[in-house]
Amino acid sequence: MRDVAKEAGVHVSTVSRVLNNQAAAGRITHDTEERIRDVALRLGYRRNTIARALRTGRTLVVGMVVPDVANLYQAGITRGAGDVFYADGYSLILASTDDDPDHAESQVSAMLGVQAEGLMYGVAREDDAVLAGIIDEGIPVVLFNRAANSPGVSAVLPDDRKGTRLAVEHLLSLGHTNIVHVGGPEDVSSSVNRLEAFEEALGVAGLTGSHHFAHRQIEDEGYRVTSDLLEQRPDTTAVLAANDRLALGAIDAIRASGRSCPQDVSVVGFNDMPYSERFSPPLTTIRISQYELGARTARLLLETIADPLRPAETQLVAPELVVRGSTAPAPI
Amino acid sequence: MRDVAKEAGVHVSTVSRVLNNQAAAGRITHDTEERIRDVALRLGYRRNTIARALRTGRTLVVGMVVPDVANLYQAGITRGAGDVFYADGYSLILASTDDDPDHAESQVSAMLGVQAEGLMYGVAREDDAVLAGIIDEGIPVVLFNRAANSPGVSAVLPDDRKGTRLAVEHLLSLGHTNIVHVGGPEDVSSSVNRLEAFEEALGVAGLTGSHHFAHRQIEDEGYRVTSDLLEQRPDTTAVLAANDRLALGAIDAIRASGRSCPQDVSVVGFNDMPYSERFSPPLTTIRISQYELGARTARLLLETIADPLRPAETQLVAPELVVRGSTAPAPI
DNA sequence: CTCCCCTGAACAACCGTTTGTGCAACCCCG
DNA sequence: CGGGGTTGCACAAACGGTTGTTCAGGGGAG
Repeated sequence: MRDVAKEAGVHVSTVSRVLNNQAAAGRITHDTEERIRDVALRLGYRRNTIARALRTGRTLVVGMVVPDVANLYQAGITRGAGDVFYADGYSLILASTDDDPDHAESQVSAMLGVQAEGLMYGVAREDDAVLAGIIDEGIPVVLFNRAANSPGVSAVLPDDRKGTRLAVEHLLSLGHTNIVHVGGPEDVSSSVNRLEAFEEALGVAGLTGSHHFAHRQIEDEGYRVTSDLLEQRPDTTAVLAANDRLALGAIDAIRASGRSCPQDVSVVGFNDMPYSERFSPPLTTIRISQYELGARTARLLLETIADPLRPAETQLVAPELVVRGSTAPAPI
Repeated sequence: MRDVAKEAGVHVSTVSRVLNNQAAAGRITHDTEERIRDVALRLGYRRNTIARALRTGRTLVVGMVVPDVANLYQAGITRGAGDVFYADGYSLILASTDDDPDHAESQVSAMLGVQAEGLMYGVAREDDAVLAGIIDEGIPVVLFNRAANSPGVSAVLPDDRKGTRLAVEHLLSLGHTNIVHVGGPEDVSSSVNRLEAFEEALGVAGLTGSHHFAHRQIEDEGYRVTSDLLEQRPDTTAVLAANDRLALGAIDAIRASGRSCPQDVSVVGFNDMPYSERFSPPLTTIRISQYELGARTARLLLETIADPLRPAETQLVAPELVVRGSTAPAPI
């Protein structure tokens, strides 16, 4: 900037004002302004965001923390969020925690170190110390995917209950009466909501179902839990999984037990992860628009950054039943 | 830091030295050091990376630019890179360009604005103006996935030629003689390499093959190109796609033409994207370890940042043939 | 006992911007 | 022609650290 100022024959403060469009205030001659812009362009000058941030406190950086960047479901969310942030000139810092609170702690610390203006937090647990720390420091944060016991924090969540209801009703309409549930991790809000909605929906129909929790949302766990459930309730004809990856594991387990999907056992997933229509069998699932979820979270975060006193708000993303090949009428 | 200094009864410079582990130089009493660390911990002090960066020029931030974050193949790379950067205390800024140079331009500009110390550049074109700009400014950059006409720049690339040879040999061993190639975008290095290797490998066997280029690496384009090729060469029994997504489109096109895969036409992809073993049919493809590619790129970038004069280097990631259900012996 | 050197910490400049304030020059009017 | 308002820009103090340099005090050697 000094170079630009010298070249244009003005003071750096003048350059600063011009480049910040404060020329409007009638403080600077049109001539001067034009000259400065000219020189800046010619010299290929680019403002040092770091220095500017130091002075203004605005870094135009936001952080996003997810269990695993490589997870397809998260990837769609990242995309939606990225587009929104990009449009507002923000840069996105990304971190994977492997669903490990220690990782989360240090990743978040690094983000706050670079003075991220706000955080999208996608790894919330029911009682989340890391999250509590963020809130304590007064950093704007919006949860997504998972809620937490933290009042005053905005969140964008899938409508777990409605989605689960859609799934159960679909299975019931196919004549299934022996339905089990493969739940997600026990201390994740979605897992709890989905289980509750599962039992409730069955109850309405006068049925009861078994369930087990998976420790992580991965195929192996879906396999393990489903194997257990099938052994425990051999008459099972349908599996509702809390998540598509668990559903894939469930299908594997069903096959490993000598049954076939969907002829013997139907499977419903949750999320509609990319390419689930190409799986074998194509996965019947509850679609949550990942792009929309990411974009809405990002918008909410930007609003919270702009107005920290903004009242917290929880938005639900509407689910949609997508019927494909992994569900069939109950065998007679 | 001022607070910490005051609380510990020392000057801020002393605090700074302690926190930077310069105490080793025998400049500070063990007593003082301990006291300062204590206070810092108690006050929950965290260094302001921004201010530090302003002074030292080291932001501990690197940028990564990819065509699409939501792309599964990229996601694995991101993961590998993220792990390496994380271990070294770096934060990762991510940007999607949609494979659009204008987007790339502004995204890169934003990254340089926050003084990213280096860039992982995954959207290189044969003649890439944006890339040239980066190099001009002397910013350390390492290409991945795609090479460019830019001497002096390190890159980590899939071994396109070897991978393609593996794929062609596989098809030849199955008795295929009418093989077509669905190429990627024409000005992307991998597309060119794969096409050349394709023709060469066929030539060795005394065959020739047709090909067309896709404009983008997406299913729709694979569909379009394959449809054209099938019409042009109805006797085709095998399709080699430059990429898994193109391969998926190819399978769609084969089915749409009334043929079946792999009975009538075999398909080989490239990359081994996540879940390709679960597709219908499971995809025969050339595996490139995405995690390794990302991790190696990241390491190379860190080395280049540490020593900008480091001679450029191109690393190839070894490919591996993964035979699954989308290839079968040539029909008689 | 004096001098010197070493040790341990304080001092202050600097990184590149932003922004409140000061200060000339100019214009207009009486 | 002089005085009060504007206008257009320069000045300088922050922002929160880092780091070369200075400085005081203490211990050891002569």
